[in-house]
Amino acid sequence: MSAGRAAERRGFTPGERGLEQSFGRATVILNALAASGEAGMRFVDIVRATGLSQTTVHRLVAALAEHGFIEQAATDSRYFLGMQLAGWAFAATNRFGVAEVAHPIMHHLSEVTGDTTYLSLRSGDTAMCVARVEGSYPIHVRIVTPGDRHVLGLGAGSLALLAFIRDEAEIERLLNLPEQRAGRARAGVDEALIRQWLVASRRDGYSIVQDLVPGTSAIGLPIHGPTGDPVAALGLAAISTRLQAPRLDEVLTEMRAAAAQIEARLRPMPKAHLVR
Amino acid sequence: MSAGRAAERRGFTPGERGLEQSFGRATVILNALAASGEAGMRFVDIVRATGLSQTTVHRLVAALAEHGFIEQAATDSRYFLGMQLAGWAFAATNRFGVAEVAHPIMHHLSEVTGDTTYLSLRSGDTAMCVARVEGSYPIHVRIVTPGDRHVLGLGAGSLALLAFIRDEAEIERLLNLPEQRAGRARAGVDEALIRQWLVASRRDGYSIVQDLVPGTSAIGLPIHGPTGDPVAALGLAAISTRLQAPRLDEVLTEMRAAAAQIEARLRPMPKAHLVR
DNA sequence: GCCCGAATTTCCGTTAAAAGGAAATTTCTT
DNA sequence: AAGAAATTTCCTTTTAACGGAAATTCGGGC
Repeated sequence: MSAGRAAERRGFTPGERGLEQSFGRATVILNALAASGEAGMRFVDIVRATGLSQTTVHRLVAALAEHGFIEQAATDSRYFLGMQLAGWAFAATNRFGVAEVAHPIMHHLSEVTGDTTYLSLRSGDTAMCVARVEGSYPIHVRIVTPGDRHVLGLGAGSLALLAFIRDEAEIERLLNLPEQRAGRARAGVDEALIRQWLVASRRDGYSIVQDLVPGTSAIGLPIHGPTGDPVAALGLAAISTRLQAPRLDEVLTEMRAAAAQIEARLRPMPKAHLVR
Repeated sequence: MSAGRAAERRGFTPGERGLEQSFGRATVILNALAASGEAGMRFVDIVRATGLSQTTVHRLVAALAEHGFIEQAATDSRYFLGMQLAGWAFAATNRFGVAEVAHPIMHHLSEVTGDTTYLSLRSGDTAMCVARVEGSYPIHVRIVTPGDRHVLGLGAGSLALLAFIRDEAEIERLLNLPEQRAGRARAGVDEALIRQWLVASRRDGYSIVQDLVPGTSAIGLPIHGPTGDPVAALGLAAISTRLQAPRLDEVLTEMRAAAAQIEARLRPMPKAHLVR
């Protein structure tokens, strides 16, 4: 989330420079294109959205397109994010092999419970949702969408990622980040409540967040990586009435089994070095 | 196009320079990291794999990490692809809204047929597999994996993307690309055979490739975008014995329904412009 | 705990190219 | 076809990318 910092000033570039700046600007453009979604953006749209000069955008866009970061529609001249990004992303979300292992297991979990399951990966100080599998129960709870990134601690999966970090100091650091405070404020959750959730999560071995989005609840279980710290979280969301005793326990049993399966297949730490 | 052409006077680096070069090098590094998969790469690994100078890699890696293109593991100092890429990728694969619409439909298709279904998007002169849903039949046919990119025309989905392009000249152009020839050579398919497939695809309204990977067959159906040209392809793969009459017809019926559903939900062309 | 080789980071002068303003050209709209 | 909007090119100054090599830090045997 450090992207948009220096994006708007013209004339003199105050912040970072050089490659730093180029990649920063590229990030701004890519984010703009991502936000534009299915519509894509024309050259001017990019210029306006980023506040960069025409020349700069022109140069950047040419370079980005040349290397497949972005693509131009065949028919009109609108720009879109390039498929190349997708290729990298599949590799990125498969860190520790999680995605590949988790997918079929999540399917099974969604099938037996009927609810929507999620997979989130920790990425620095945030959690990113990398997969969502819908269940058959007619009321779908879609609190997050693949690609969404949010502060650690808000949302069940995200909470599980935070709660089971073993280094207390790291947890404190994360709780005191400005983004954290901002995120909490937005969600209407105060620090005391988060801390309460953390304690409960560690006591119970899972996280549960009830009615943060009114009427819905979600459960999160940590998936521990080779080092012992959580690298991912398995989430399950449903309307609150479906996540109360006695059903809650049945769901938990299934989820624990699923998380354990995923972890078990993760273990072989890839210590291999490479290119010699 | 033709952005960095004026700049190849002597000096030392013969190819492209500047931003062009920076993004090119970034691409090389990202590809290397993608290839390294779960193992990640240390600084030296990147230096060796790319052949770039230490200084250059150092500068690039710092800039890439600063902006979330890559991340460094907390424990040791290995580099991985950044989750930021995943965020962009979900947006990229959802061009025309295909991914979002297609996912549940593919699930249903895999469920009723028991076979593995694929979704490929056209990206310039190539097709990229962006989704795979496994069926329940015990023999899984995994000819491609999400993130795989290949030449148009090889593989059922890819063939469907090629065959239903309406501009004949464009098809000719694609068939004559060097990558095409190379890809055909690798797969042991000659031009006559491809042309034969194209004719058959257009006659039948679907593509079928039998035993290109021995023992397996695959079907591809085009998904037409708002302009009428195919933007995506729905694929289904199974062992060859499962894709013969009379089952073939049943599968085709299901697939046609699925493809039609996807297309129907795509139609509203996003002509909206944006930022004003 | 100390050492040695490997890995990573910093320094440096040279030189290409990134910067943005503005103008020229092309494309779309009316 | 005229006019407006969008896109590309031109131009000069300023800046940081470049890679060789040195300095520092890291890691893992003994």
